[in-house]
Amino acid sequence: MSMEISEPSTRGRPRDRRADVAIAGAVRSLLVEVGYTNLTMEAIAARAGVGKATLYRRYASKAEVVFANIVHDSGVQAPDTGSLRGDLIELGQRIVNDLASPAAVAAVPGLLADLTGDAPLWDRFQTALTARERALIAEILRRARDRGELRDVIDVDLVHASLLGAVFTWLLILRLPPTDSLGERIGELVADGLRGAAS
Amino acid sequence: MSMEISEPSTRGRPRDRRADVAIAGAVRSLLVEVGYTNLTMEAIAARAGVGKATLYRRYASKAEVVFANIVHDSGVQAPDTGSLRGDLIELGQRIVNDLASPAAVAAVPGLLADLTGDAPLWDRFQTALTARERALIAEILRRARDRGELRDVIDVDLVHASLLGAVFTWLLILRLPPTDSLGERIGELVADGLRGAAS
Amino acid sequence: MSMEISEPSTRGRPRDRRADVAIAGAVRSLLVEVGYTNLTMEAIAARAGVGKATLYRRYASKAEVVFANIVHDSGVQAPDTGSLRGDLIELGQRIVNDLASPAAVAAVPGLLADLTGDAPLWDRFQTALTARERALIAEILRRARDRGELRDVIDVDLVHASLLGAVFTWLLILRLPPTDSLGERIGELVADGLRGAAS
Amino acid sequence: MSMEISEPSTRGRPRDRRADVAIAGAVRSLLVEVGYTNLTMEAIAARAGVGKATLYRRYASKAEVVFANIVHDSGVQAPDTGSLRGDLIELGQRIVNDLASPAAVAAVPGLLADLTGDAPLWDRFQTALTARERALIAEILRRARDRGELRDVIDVDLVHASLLGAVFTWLLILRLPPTDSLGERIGELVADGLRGAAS
DNA sequence: ATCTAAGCGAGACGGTACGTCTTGTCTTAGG
DNA sequence: CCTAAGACAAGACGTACCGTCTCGCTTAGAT
Repeated sequence: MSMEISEPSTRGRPRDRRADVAIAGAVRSLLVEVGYTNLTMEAIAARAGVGKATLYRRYASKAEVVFANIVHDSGVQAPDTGSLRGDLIELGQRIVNDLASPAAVAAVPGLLADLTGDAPLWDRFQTALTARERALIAEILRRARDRGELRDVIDVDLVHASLLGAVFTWLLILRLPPTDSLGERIGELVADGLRGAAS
Repeated sequence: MSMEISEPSTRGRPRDRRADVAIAGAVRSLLVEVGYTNLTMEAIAARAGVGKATLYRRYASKAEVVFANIVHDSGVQAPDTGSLRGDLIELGQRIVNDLASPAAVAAVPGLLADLTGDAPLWDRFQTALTARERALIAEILRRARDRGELRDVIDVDLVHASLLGAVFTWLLILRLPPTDSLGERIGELVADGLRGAAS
Repeated sequence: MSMEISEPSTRGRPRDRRADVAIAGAVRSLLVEVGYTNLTMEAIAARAGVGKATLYRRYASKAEVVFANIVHDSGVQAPDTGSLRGDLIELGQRIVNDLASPAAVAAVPGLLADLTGDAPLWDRFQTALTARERALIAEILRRARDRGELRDVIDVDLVHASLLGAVFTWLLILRLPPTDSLGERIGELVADGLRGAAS
Repeated sequence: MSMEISEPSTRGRPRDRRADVAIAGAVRSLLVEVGYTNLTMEAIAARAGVGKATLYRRYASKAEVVFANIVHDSGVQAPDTGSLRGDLIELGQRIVNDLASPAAVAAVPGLLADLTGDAPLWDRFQTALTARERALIAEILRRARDRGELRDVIDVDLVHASLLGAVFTWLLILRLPPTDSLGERIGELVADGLRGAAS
């Protein structure tokens, strides 16, 4: 994710990659154990067996270290199943996969809260994740229109908000358990909603 | 919202209602100025011209004081426009109204994060807001089925997640501006998605 | 010694005098155990069973907390034995008494070093101790001249430097043990040196 | 002063003498600028344009690097003016010369403080300076007794403490300015004090 | 007309985490 | 084996808040 706050110089002693591994492990285990709010930089450093300076050399804040070690994007390739419905189901399932892990459940709400007050980090989040996901959806919708499945110009953001939002809310606001068919049912609902709007 | 941590006794000096007003004003102004994360109980007390004990006598935590002074539920009466589509549009608009205010934008992500690690507060949130909203949706769906608009049994939670989630994500994750038609378009999409599923 | 960095207000909860006692005890015991250089504010707070804020509310730095709890002035009354020699011996003994305690031996060199780079604290040290001691010596010399023991005008600072310096150097630079007669012999040497100069 | 912690090996690349010069200059300038307490090894290395390892290869601590680059002994030859009074005046003037330089004023109190908690360095300081100075005084007193100026056996340490202490205290505790006659007046006072004691 | 319980603003209390700094060691590439 | 650069583990720094408490005082209803 290349979240490092300053790229390591080529001169001097190189950064120890083992520290990165240890930090990642510490963040993941602590997140699940104590939750985002009770996660502290001190505890991460201690659990990782690393000095605080080593941690702060890599990440400027709790939000950064969690972001870099927990969040994964939803793939680079847009799904291409041959139908709008299939593509949205596939994407819904990917999003469920990303958000349903224990670490993500523990991390994401707190992360979102911290992003709210941190403009630079927000931009990186936006660039690394949101914009990428939006591009996938735009691609899916473009292909559907090319196929003749959709007539009108569709608001990509509305689809994005519906798809991501339904998963987010199911898992993190309503805190319902992730069923096997969750991504499928959400993808279907959005696809049907679009088809209704288009006809 | 009756979030007070202990009901005031009938004996002794009664609580000063002006303190409640001052606290509410301080919370609202500070939330917009510094955001939820940087909001502190100390600052609320100072801004309100109130001792910390007075604040803690009313609210046990930042989450509570913000919850009680910012969050409003989406009405008690289910919308009844005569059609599923109309009802969902109406509910979508109510949700947009609640979440689009500057104070709500500043408060809600942080609040959600704190709820995640605070089971008792989570239960109150659940009872006061989520369950109530869910009941509205169940009522809307029941009426639609009675009218013959829907055949199948619909998952209320899925509708809830789709409707609330789309608004939440649009405003608080994608951080897009709230257009006048936002609630309407989201309500339509969900209604059409359900109709598609039902046919 | 009134070294508090800000006088406690009359409003609000008053300061707990037991904290002062606990801090004083912690400083004294830690000084002897680990020495001034290895003494830390963290350790003082921990040993005293006191929060760091409570410590910093009273003292702005290690130098202040040590100064206030270790250093004692050499009495307010000038010795008056009836002779210059007797007065200087008496004063020399007082200075030895102050500087020979284990806590003073551990504290004074480090304290002097920190005073060197802290002008405000230096001024307080100067006012509280140096100037007071100088006044005692001036009084002793004035009486000796009145008695006819001294003819010339004597440089008070030179006497001060000789008397204090000999004790300081014996104990803290040469690190020789404080014999019972140390103050007496130093007082004698200075008195004889002055008499020689005066004749 | 030969404070190097390990003598440079004869094999491999020889040590760069320019590094020593740069370190000495950096120590002297930084001492005067920021004082002993605020002097850091990092800053010395940076100012000298030298790696920290290069610095630590030569000196084990701040005390050592300052000691080696600031402190000078008071001459190897005992003064021999033909009289006790003249010899002590001469020695007093040498001590004033050593301690009155801006670098010495900045360095000596902090150095003394660090010596207090560092036994090995204390021994080297003792050997390199204190013992040497004491030997000079012993020689001066021996010659005075041979000349018949003194009858009794004089405590060399008392003379040492008086002479060194008066200068130290004048300059570093009372922080009075070094007058031209300072060494002379102090030497006189001590000489007269001894003569008084001897008669 | 007290008495007494609970309210009030102010601010000290013991703690904890913050992000920075310094220490002394170690690891790189290069002379 | 030296050099400059800089990462490393450790831990103290002084600050900011936490949630509790203690102070002198006010405001009521109950006696």
